[in-house]
Amino acid sequence: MTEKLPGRPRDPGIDDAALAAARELLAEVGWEQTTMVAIAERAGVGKPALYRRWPSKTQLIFEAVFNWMTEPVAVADAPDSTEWIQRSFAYTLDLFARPEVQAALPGLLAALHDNPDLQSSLWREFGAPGIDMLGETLQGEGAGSEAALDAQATMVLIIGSSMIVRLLLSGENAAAVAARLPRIVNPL
Amino acid sequence: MTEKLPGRPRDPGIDDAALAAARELLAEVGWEQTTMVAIAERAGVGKPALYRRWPSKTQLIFEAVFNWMTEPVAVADAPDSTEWIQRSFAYTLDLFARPEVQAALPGLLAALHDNPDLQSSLWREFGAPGIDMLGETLQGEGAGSEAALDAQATMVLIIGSSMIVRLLLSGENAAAVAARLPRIVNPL
Amino acid sequence: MTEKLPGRPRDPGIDDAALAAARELLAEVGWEQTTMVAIAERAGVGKPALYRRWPSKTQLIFEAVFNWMTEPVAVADAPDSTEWIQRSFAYTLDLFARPEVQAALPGLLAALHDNPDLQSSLWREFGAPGIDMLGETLQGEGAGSEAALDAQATMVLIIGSSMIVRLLLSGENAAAVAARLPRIVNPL
Amino acid sequence: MTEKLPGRPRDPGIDDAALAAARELLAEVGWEQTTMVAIAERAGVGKPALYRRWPSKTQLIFEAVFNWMTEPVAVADAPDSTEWIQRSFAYTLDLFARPEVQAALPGLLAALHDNPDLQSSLWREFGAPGIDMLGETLQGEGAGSEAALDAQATMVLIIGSSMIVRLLLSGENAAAVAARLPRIVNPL
DNA sequence: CTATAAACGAGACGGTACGTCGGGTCTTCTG
DNA sequence: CAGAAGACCCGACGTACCGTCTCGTTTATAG
Repeated sequence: MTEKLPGRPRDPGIDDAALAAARELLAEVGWEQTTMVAIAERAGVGKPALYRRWPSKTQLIFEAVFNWMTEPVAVADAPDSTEWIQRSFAYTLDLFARPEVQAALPGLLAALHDNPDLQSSLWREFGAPGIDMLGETLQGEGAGSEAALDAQATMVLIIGSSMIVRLLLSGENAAAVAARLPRIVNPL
Repeated sequence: MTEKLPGRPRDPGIDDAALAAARELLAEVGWEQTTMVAIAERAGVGKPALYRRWPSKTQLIFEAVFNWMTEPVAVADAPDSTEWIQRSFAYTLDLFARPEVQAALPGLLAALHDNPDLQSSLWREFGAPGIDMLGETLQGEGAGSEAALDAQATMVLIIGSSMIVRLLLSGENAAAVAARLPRIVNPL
Repeated sequence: MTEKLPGRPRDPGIDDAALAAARELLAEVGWEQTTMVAIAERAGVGKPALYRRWPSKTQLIFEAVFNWMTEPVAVADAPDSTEWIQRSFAYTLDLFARPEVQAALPGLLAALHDNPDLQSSLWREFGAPGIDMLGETLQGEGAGSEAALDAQATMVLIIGSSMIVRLLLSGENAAAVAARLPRIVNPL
Repeated sequence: MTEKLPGRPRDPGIDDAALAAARELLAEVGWEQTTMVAIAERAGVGKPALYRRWPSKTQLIFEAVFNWMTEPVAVADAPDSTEWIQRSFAYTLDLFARPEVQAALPGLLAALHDNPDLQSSLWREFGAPGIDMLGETLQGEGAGSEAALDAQATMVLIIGSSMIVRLLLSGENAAAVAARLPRIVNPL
């Protein structure tokens, strides 16, 4: 189905090299210093090759961080809601502990603010699958008609608190607080 | 006590005018367009007057948003933990609904990332008072020895979910989800 | 011979456009108002394109005025020293009457002061050809062994007095004084 | 006659200190680096004290260099025009050999260009006395009706060539050329 | 086996924000 | 009131980054 376009095909290695370079630079020097030129240099690539693939720096970094993260989420097969919450917290807390994710957050937030339709797309791709799963589980556990809303709210709590605990706390206290989070979240 | 410095004293009105101008611009045109020149023009002030007071754009905006927000929070006198959580959610959800706060978040996160000691200072000034209050209330309600940790975790859940619900959801769904949040957070 | 450099070549039209814009602005609004931004705007060019070519405003203006002026002087074929002096005065008085040359003089003097090797290069390129010609003519007219020095001194007198008459006098008086200058300069 | 003004009288020492500081800075660091703040610091004086006395940096430096130079010129009592020219050259060549005078020239030229009435005032104060003297001497030596114009032209030649020989030549060649100048200038 | 079309590295381009600095004016307090 | 200190406005300077555009070269498919 993918029609064979004429001309030289794109080098698929460039995509990976650029995304990896972006992640490394984010972790090492932060958002500000992660320049398009710097990404291109580290990837051994020219700037136009980047702009042929992503329309802006924001989108490149977005994909670098989040396509990396939306890989095997696999919280799917939790037996009950408690277990589901536990596993989701574990995954999300790990995610926001990654230095490149933390470094990418400023740019991500700016993009969310300027580009509202990114909100829904992010929410849909990242949150929706797990939310549906949790909603069904809750209904099986006797939740009322608003099980879907509760599932969304639960996801909001998990994501938000994971972010905040990584941004504002550190050291042993962060670990201790993080360990208490799942017990407090109780949608039933 | 404050020694009399020689020379013309700084005009204190400039501080307020600049901070107000920064807040207005953040709400109106967003982080990118909130230029130092634009702040100076709206405040009726020269650029050097801004750089005499704040070493960079980030620091100016940080103070503009957060010195404004660390006002009297006054959730203090809640009769029980349920009520405390309800009121805290109301306050925090309102806070992150403000457009200038949303617009300032990218800069805030960048500052948190580059300047780790800002973490503790922000957590202490913004979260600590309410957390202590909640901790005592919980202990009075029969919580165990880890009431203090649970209070911190509860605050993390409130702040984080308020931020996420404002950033990722919108419209009626946001309101509905926000309304379910307090019921799910249950530290006892 | 000129090695092929990689990358997009510099647009040669920008050089000319910038130098022309600089000359026009000098003539119209003077040295102070001849801003780099103004030059860029008039040339239809960005500021970085200027700084890629010249390291500072002074150097740009220097080249704008003096590469323009070191064109074919062609006073060469004067039959005797009197005629040579007459023609040189005519040329030099015209030169310093040009508004962009007058406007550029401050920058030129500053450059001469800060960058001494510019002295000799300017003297060599601008003065030397005519001086040699005059020296030979003088020797043919019976001048002594110091004809070369006298030729240099004559050139100094012509350049200097042309500059001063344009800077310090004006109106009819300037014209009358300028007309008497060649008669007074008499190297024989 | 000089009315007694009320209030504290101006400290006369400040004038000299400021002018001396300006001359020193011009000679040491050039026109660009000779800042009003720098002059004030070296003179042990505040900036407003400078602006109380001179309306601009240009005028301050102008006075610093030229009131210093318009001291006893004393070419007056030359017996004939040849001697007058000789002495004037000696004086003017010395003047333009001074480093602070050379450093001040850029600013002076800029001021002449922007402020045309400065031309006549400078010409009148600095050139006129000697020119009148030379004009009378020439008339006594049998010059025609245009002795006044020739006197002006002679002065233009002396000033201009002295400036150029100092700006464009250096070392032994400068001295040799300068020595030949008076012989070539011959108004009769 | 050549022609074409597109991708590639390098880097110039317009635009614009940043942070610094100098000139000239003003406002405080001290003598 | 003069004077020192220094804040103030204005605006130019030079740097950096973004996203686009031309170069000349390379490479895969089409004919």
